Amino acid sequence: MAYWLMKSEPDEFSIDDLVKAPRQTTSWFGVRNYVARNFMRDTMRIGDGVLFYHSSCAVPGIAGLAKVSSKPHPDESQFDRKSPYYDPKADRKDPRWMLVDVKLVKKTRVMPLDEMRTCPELAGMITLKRGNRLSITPVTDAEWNFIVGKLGE
DNA sequence: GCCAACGTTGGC
DNA sequence: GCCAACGTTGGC
Repeated sequence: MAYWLMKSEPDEFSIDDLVKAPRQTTSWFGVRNYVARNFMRDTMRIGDGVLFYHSSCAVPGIAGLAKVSSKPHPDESQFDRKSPYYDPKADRKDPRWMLVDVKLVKKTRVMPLDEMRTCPELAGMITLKRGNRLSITPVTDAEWNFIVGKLGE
């Protein structure tokens, strides 16, 4: 069992959208970075824990807990000419972009990025490192436990 | 295979 | 809207 932080822009897909989604589940569409794709395609397992993170918004931070709920499958938006995520080089026979489904565990209070930065326990988090833009990053057991504890207080 | 130019991310 | 940092593209 592993843990992950996954960024989403709430203007596009927020924790509230996940609460309202059918089966409180969404396919994690739109990732167009190979490192992030490889995590979903090669490393994630059903049941892995997910920190749902809001980025590019007024209060960036963790907004809820979720879990990986499917094996990898193709991101359909790569084939959709009308989608901003359309990839003209994608091939149905050999899809370039794979994703997993993510299911809500619970919406929490927001743990703002500002607060995360004040916690020495989180100083090593990849997503807090200067210049890091990766939208999916692994989280250690210690980081996960600390954050879940903080969110439960 | 190098690397300059360009595009994107994401906090501020 | 700015801009630092980083990823991708494409000419050579």
